Amino acid sequence: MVAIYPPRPRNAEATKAAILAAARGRFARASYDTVGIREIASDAGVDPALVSRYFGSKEDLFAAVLNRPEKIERIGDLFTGDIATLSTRIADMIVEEPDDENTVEDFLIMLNSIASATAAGMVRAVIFERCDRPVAAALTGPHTELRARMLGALIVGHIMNRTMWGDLARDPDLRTRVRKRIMEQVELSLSEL
Amino acid sequence: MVAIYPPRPRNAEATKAAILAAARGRFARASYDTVGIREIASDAGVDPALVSRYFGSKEDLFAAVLNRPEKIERIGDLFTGDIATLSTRIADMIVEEPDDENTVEDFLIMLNSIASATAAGMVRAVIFERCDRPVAAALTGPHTELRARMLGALIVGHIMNRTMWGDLARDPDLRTRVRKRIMEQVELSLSEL
DNA sequence: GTAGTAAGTCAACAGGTGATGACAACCCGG
DNA sequence: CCGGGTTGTCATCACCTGTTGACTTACTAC
Repeated sequence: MVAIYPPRPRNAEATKAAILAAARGRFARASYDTVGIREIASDAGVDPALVSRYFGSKEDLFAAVLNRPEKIERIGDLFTGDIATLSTRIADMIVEEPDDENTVEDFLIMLNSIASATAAGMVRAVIFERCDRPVAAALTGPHTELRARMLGALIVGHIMNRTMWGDLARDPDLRTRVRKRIMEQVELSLSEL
Repeated sequence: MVAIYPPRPRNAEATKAAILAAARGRFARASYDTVGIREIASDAGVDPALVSRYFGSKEDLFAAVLNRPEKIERIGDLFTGDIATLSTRIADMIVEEPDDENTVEDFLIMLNSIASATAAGMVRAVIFERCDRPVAAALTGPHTELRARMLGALIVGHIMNRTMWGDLARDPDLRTRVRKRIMEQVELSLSEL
């Protein structure tokens, strides 16, 4: 069944935004290589040619998704905020309900495509720049980069695990205990060794 | 430059093995979607048509790589062995030198393709069956599945981290301290909550 | 030695991909 | 009312993918 839609209203800003949102949605659920430009365009209700026109190439589109200013800010806030409450923020992020607009999705976009030859470089750079580096800078004592990377590994693991096998716990009481456990893991990862 | 090789010796078992080994090598370094049959065949020094002939489809080939008996045994030993020394074995695996034949590669094959639409199902099944389930069975107390999954998340994170950003530590002394820290993480992950 | 079968080679297919350039519709300033 | 630039549409290209079938070569059993 082919649906006939009225022609798209002529509004470049809106269509660009729609493409970006659709791309974000797709990249959050599948890897860079798997997602097709035609899918993204279809989600956005847009002709596939417009994607190339507005964003240049698929690679550029992915970069644009990765560098959306609001999102960068959000991940930035997560890691550059007060280090004393960092474990709380991270545990909350990992345990919180899935939502199309939360911070976990930003990680998912990166983790889904971290094994892609084309996208891996961008992903690694963003994670290093936005996560590892600020955490290492906020730490005191020796081996700050190493300890920051230990935290990164922990987060990556938890998010992958949640995405692939679903929530760790649904029961609210158990969930708070999981949250507590994740905080302990964070603190252990960051502590001096 | 195209090299001319003598025709391949007619030995079905050997070529099947060569294809399997080449496939393992490729899948350990790139995702299911990125790896092409022609690459694998080229690595094995074999005509691409033989890959389809001997293994049916690319998907079947991936399944064959995933289910190579020796490797399954190895991962099996890791998780079904004595639970008291589990943390030691895991820390050793994560810290050990990279090697084409070690257990980390088995995980890499799975983790590289865990975001692929086609391969994700197989990967999830194998991890659950060979890792999560035996660990959960070996644990005592409440929430065994949950705690086993916490361990899975930790391992996934460490292996991805090491693969993407290189070894955590090169200095031998530091390396032993990292190893110790990973053991603590494992024990914390598995402990009751 | 010669059939018959196993093993390897080659060319091609059907489908899908990202990307491009020519065309049509629209809006807005003059 | 009309021209010019913007926005959207369409058909198509060139390339790459997994897979197949027909062909040639080698080995083995009789």
